[in-house]
Amino acid sequence: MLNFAHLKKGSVIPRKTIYRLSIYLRCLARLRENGISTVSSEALAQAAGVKPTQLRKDLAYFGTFGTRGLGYDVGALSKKISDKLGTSRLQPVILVGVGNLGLALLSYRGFEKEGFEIVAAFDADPRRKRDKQIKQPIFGMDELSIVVKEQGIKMAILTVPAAVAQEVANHLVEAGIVGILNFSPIVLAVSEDVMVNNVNLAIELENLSYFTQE
Amino acid sequence: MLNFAHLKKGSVIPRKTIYRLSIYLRCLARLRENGISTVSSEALAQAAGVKPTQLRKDLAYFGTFGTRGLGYDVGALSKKISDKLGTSRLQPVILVGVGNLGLALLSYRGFEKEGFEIVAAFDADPRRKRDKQIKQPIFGMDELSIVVKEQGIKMAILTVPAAVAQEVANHLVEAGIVGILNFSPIVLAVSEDVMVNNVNLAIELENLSYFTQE
DNA sequence: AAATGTGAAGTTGTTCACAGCT
DNA sequence: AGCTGTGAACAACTTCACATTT
Repeated sequence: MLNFAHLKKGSVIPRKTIYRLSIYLRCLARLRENGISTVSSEALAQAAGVKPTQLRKDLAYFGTFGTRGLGYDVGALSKKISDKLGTSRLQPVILVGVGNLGLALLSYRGFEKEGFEIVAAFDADPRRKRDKQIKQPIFGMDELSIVVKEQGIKMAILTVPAAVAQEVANHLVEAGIVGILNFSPIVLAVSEDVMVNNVNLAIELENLSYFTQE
Repeated sequence: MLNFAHLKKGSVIPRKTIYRLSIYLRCLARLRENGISTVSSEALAQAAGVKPTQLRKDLAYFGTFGTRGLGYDVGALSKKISDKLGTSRLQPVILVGVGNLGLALLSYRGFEKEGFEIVAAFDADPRRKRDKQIKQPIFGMDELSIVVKEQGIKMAILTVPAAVAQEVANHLVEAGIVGILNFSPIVLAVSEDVMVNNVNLAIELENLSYFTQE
């Protein structure tokens, strides 16, 4: 039968599916490290903590990659997912706000392994003394626009205090940033062509607290 | 037969609602700081980045707190949500894995303000030299069980390398931990009476990357 | 025989529309 | 008049059941 999957409908992949694709990708990477070249939806779903049918549905949103009776080729599927997610090439990211948390993220090995490189950091006080050596240069906020534009950077990690987060976010958007990973505990107001992902550790703890109380 | 009588039928609050309650709580705190004592669902929803009807539905899951024609009392609503979330009292938490990220979280001011206190840290190598002074004691893994039991601690922040994450998680559960905030990039397998919240920075970036690629 | 791909059914979460208080 | 609280409609997501392919 002919396959029209590639031009089907609005081709809108659910947000949750995209999130799970990232998880599948990491599970596939581990399988590959262990020299496993073929995997069934059942085994991969198990590793990712989802049901096999969900995994198959997720993949079906953007193609058909399996072989019936056999399963999926680990390498080929990794490649397809990686292409879809846009992480086949190393992506430059900046970090804004070099305090405690920002500094830790700057020295966090593991982004690079996952396809991201923090190429520069920015801070209101770039010369402030910091008790850790890092390899990235720290610039003042006035240089943000130039660096972003020159290097065509699209994503930023925001680790500034809540009080200035909105202001800094505006600055980022103005400079051309379209994706913000926001660690400040406030809801940023941005135009709808800018995407914000929030990471709020206190909320995560609070959430745990609720579900573990009796 | 299992007995679910204590879960009053129809009283299960959705996970997403619980998550949003935490957001509302933070918005209410800011209103209070600004001396605002009454707020409408429209204004609060706006601050939290949701629709007014959603806010009202969320609150309706556990009570009716508003005054028709007027709105909600900021202080009273804060109290009710805080009680529901179980964050009215300071909660003790431990952190396991004092590397880069773990160290940063240990010195992160802001948990306490939000109702959590990291009371102790654990590491396979507690005496390892670290380039930052922290106030919490660092113990070896063999002391984990005793500390958790003595202080009745229920929640742990897990910041160990992926390779040992599952093993350490087993150790935590054995010691009596029922809530884990997991920063390791693997899906932990735990019994279903233990709750795991995952924070995976690479996945968040990947997600942004997808939605900002054109 | 084994495992994928998918329409249909089921479940959960969101928004609407408006009744009901203050 | 203004704003909450809520059943009903709607939308999104998940799971089932099974036809289809190797």
